[in-house]
Amino acid sequence: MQKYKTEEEFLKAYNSKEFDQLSMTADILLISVSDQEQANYRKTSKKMMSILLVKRDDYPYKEKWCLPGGFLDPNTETLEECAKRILKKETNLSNIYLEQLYTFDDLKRDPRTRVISTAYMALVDKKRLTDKINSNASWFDILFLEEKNNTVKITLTNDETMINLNIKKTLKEKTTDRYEFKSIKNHEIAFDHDIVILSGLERLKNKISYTDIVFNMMPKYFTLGELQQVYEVILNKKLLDPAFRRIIANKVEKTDQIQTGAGHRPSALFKYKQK
Amino acid sequence: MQKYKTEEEFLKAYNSKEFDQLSMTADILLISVSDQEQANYRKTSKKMMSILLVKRDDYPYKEKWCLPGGFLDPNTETLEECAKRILKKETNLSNIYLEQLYTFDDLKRDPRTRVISTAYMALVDKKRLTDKINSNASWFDILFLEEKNNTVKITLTNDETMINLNIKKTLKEKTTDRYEFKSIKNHEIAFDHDIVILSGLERLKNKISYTDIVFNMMPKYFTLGELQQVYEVILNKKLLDPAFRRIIANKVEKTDQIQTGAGHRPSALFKYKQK
DNA sequence: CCAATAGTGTCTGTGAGACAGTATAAG
DNA sequence: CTTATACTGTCTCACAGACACTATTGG
Repeated sequence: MQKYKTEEEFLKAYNSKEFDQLSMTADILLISVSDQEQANYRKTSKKMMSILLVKRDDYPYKEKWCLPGGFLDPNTETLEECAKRILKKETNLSNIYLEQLYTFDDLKRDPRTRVISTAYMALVDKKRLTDKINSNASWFDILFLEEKNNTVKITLTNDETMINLNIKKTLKEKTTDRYEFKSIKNHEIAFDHDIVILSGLERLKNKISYTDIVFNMMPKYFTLGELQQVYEVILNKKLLDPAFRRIIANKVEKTDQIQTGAGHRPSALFKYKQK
Repeated sequence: MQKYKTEEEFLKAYNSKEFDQLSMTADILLISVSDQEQANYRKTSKKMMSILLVKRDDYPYKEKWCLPGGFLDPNTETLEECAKRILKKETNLSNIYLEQLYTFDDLKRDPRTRVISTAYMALVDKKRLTDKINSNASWFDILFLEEKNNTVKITLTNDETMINLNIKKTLKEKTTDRYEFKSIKNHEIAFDHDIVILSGLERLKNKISYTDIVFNMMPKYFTLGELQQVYEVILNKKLLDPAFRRIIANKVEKTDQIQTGAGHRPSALFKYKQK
């Protein structure tokens, strides 16, 4: 490459097409918590984590489910703006909590050509949008099973479909607990989105304990029982009441409203209080 | 776009050049800890964090310092492989701790054209490579100053140059402590690398307390005093001896070797022990 | 002896885990 | 009264912060 006298002169002569370029996408892991129907009038409805998937209507992976995502327009938008645009398209909502998760760049992750994807994790209160989602999209409930031989089984179900994901976790190096995730014969979800899903679930599990991130998945008013259930479903374990209440004591504020219609002692309604 | 009967058929007809593409780079924040010369024979040498910068020899930002980095070859390598290739070029070392930091994608971050950069954080024991680094590269010591009005001042110095960075931190949203970093009139370092540096330093500060990441910056044998100093310089605060020793007790193993030549009670040498 | 660091003992307060107990709605 | 959840009191144990103390080298 020849040399130029000034930066201005250099930029004028610069032609980016001389270099190999590639396409990027933003993929979004939209996570929420849904209510399962209760067994009798007394029981409170159990919570489950759920994520939004869309059905592909063209090759590659035609008819397979995948995370909502789309190509970045490099001339006009940032990756986050791209993610927001896609979220708006699929859910009709703006103002959703969004954070960059990881950039996935395996050489063969897209059969068409080299496509690098930056994944975003989004959290939302499901009550905000159930009826507004796009017709090609659907919520899938998550069942998470950690097995002994460092394998994770994730089962995604909606009314019609069940998707099984098997992922092998191998420790990347000895000084941290960073794992490398590898699909075990994944034919059930498009691209490497099984890996993206697992990465996001682990991120959420970690962050719930040192941030207030969970309140992005809660309605404005909620009971502490509901909040505890959301913690439990994300952490995938039971929590003791007094310990839980100590943890969230200074994150919530009691309102003078009271839950009604439960077949048991009614709960006070709380709202999020920033520390 | 027309429809195809099979995935194979679709892929054969697919031409990625129809779509807008862009260039990607991998930038590396290589962090280490250096010894400053001691005042007298008794004192132990103080530690400072330092990072590797390279001087740009062409436009844009000609003659400015920046993080080592380079364009990804989309046909042959992953971003991590690209980062390793550049590290090898600059330091002549492989087997350096490397983790993906963040993907930076502001529209105007590169004056040439749209370039998205995935930054990697690398940690190394400086004794492994002082003399092997590339001639255009240099270690800069870091002075970190957090000011009251959510501003961070970072001063980078090597033997000849001093680089001042000023960055404004603004809270991104209320449920986490995620900040958005913005340069305050940065003319001293190329691209958005001031933001990358701050992101990496914050990541390191966080991770040191819940991982063993710090041992990637230590030699095989070290004293607990040295280790404590590394913690202190990364966390930017003094630690109490007994508390520190409790924290790292089950991460290190005492060897039967002893430090010599210090003007005071000699310390036992320890080595990293994986939990 | 002095300076400087190495290394330990122990008190105290905080906070999580655990369990038991009381409270209250609908039916 | 029963069922199921709401909510609280309190014991214990682990652990971090704090401070004081002893140990050991080179000069």
